Amino acid sequence: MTNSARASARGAGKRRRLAAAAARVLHEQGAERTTIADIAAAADVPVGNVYYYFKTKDELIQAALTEHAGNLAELTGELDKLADPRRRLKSLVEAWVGQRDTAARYGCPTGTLAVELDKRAEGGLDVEAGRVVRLLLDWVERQFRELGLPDPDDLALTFVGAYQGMSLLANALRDPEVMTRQGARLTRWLDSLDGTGERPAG
Amino acid sequence: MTNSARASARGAGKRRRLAAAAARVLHEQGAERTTIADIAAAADVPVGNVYYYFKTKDELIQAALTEHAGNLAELTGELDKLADPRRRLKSLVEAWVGQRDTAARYGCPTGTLAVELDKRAEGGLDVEAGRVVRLLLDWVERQFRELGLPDPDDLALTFVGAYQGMSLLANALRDPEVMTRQGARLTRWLDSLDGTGERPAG
DNA sequence: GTCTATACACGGATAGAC
DNA sequence: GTCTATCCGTGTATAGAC
Repeated sequence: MTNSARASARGAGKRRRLAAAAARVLHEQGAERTTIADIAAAADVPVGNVYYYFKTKDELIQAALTEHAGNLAELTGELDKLADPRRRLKSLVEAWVGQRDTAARYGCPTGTLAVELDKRAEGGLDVEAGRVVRLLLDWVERQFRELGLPDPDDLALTFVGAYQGMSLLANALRDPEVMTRQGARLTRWLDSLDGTGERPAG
Repeated sequence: MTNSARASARGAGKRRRLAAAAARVLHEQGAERTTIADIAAAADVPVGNVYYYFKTKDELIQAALTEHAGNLAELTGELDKLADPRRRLKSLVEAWVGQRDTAARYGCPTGTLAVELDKRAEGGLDVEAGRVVRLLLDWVERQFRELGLPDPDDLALTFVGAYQGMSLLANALRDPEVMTRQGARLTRWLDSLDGTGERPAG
């Protein structure tokens, strides 16, 4: 292994640590209140060194978004192993409810970030956030389509919207129980949908 | 009228203008990215003068929250004139859909503010934001209770959560149509609820 | 009560030694 | 590739003239 290759390997490791730390810290503190120093400390990388990997704070935020997209892809990849699309969606709800304490404390990672980035429209980061939301929306829509339900895109909006809404309320009220109760309701809703027609308002 | 009384009247006017401007600008730009100067300019008050009315930025944010609470009280006050609670809720949905362009551009005023303030937990402003959300929640719950529906508190969480969720998605996707479509779904849901029992997941 | 000037802190970003 | 020192812009808040 050459010196530069070894250096790259170390570098890639640090880069990855920074991206992961960015995702975590930005979720907990919000994009505006998080400083480069915060992320550097969380990643255990010297502050000044950060700029070698990411030229601007926006690039770090972008990395966090990519990280979130990756986490999502990993999760849906697991769920895809289940045979029944309805089962997949119900498992997703279970995963969300499992994160209830985090949701009550910090909200949905992508949702809260999207809210903040929409007010930071300069670097086009708002569009990027929308893209990550779209990833989830599209995957959910695919499940409803496989179930043969009408208007799968609307159903996906309702489903993901319900998640975003309950996360926001759980966060605003600082109450994890909101996730539990609304999660149960969402599961019952999934059960109530049949392949022949649509129930009003989901 | 004494001099000081006249001064108070002028002062109260400016104070009110500042509070209203704070509510508007904080919604559009977000709490962190909004400077005192921004609010002063929007209220047409000289920057340096702001501190006479509000000692800190947090006090200005608090004033904006009070403003939002006032707007909400005004709206529900109007809706209360309608005889049927179901009609009241449907009118509320109509009002939300009527704001679809604003929602797509800036999200729900209280919701987005609550998200941001939750990451600004020092001054206890996060709790204040939760209080405003509670006002809406309580009013909605009262309507469901009047309709004789079971678990009115859960229904209120579903209803308000749906609104917060659709606002966030409309905002993230920058698409007002999300509000229209999900609003219609919410209306159909209200119609599907009867006084005798509860439909699964709303 | 109104407004100007400014102190002061903080955070993003860069230069350049190692 | 790593790290320190520092520049510089910006924004909150205050002092004090009017």
